[in-house]
Amino acid sequence: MTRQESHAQTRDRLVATAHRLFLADGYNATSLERVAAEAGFSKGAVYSNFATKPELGLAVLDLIHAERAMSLAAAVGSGSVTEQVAGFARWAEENIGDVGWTALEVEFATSTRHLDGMRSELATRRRALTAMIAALIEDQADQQGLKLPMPAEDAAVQLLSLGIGLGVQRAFDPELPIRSLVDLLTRLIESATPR
Amino acid sequence: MTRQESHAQTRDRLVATAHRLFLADGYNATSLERVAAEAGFSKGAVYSNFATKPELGLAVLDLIHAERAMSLAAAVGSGSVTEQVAGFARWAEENIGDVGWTALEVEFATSTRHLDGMRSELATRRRALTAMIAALIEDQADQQGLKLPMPAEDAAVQLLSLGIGLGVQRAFDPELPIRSLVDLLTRLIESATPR
DNA sequence: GTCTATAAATCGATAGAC
DNA sequence: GTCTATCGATTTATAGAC
Repeated sequence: MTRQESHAQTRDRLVATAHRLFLADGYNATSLERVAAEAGFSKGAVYSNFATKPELGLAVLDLIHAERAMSLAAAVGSGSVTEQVAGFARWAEENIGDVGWTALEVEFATSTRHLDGMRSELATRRRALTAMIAALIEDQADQQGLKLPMPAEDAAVQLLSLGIGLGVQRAFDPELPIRSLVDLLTRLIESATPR
Repeated sequence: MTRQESHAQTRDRLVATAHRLFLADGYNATSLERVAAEAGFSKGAVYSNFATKPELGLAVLDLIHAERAMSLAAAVGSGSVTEQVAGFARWAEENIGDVGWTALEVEFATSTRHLDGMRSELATRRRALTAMIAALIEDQADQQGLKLPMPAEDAAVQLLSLGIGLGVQRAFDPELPIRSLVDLLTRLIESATPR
């Protein structure tokens, strides 16, 4: 194994461990020492791969976004409209709130937004995520031969924002149902017209 | 001034100062020492009024909720439907994102949700806030003689959740428009039927 | 590139004086 | 009830050995 491969593997292990610990205990409550130890390294390995703790946080954020993008696209699938909505409902049930992804993203974003350069880093990722959802919506609408009543980008903002709001509240009150997220998608589809 | 009045005044000053500093720099980044100093006290005064930092955070949260409830009800007013929507749009423009209330609430909630008993404290406040919005919606619908297409509670959850999601994202990307929040309210009203 | 050791600073919380 | 002084614990980040 070359040095580059070894370096990349160390980095991946650190990110994966940080991902797990951040989800379990939160970003602020997890020390870099614990991340290093549970990954089988010492703190030196962390700082040779990431200049600061927020930088590690951004790497974890990217991992989460990649996972979510893949699982969402897979869950929605390419069947009938009814199947797609059902797939989205299942995905939302498993991904909004309970897992804690949303709460982690939001804790990280709100806790680090005052740091230099962090706002633009977060804004870039938000726009990429919104664009991904918008593209997914547009693809599906095309396949179904539907014309949406609003730009796909607007629909993506609404779905993402509602998902964030529900996810945050469900992090401390799991009784809150995610029903309204599926409602929003259903109303969006119902108000679409055949093209 | 009696001892009780003096005590209450000290507490109010501390909460008001914490409110200001938390909004400016965030909950995690603000130390109790700074709160005490800028309020004209020492840390001892803080700990004689609040057992822990999260307890002070909850007091600030209550202050924010009270402010928001009053300003929202006042902004919506009691005019025509058009005027009410316009009032809500103005209120949203001034309150979602820029001021930082949402980001603070969410930072506090996600950062302290692992602490003992904190989840139930936050859940209680979420339900009260949702009930307040639902009551406001129901009152306005009654006055306008409208019957909503869904329970007022569901509409309240959607509006609050979307507002939280937008507010969080606008905290680090102010270019994100709050348009979709007004859109949601408009669609809600449009789908209402005269009773 | 990673580890050990340590620096440097901060912060929440407590004890005792007044 | 508030202030002063301090504890104790933790954490981020760095310096130098290997």
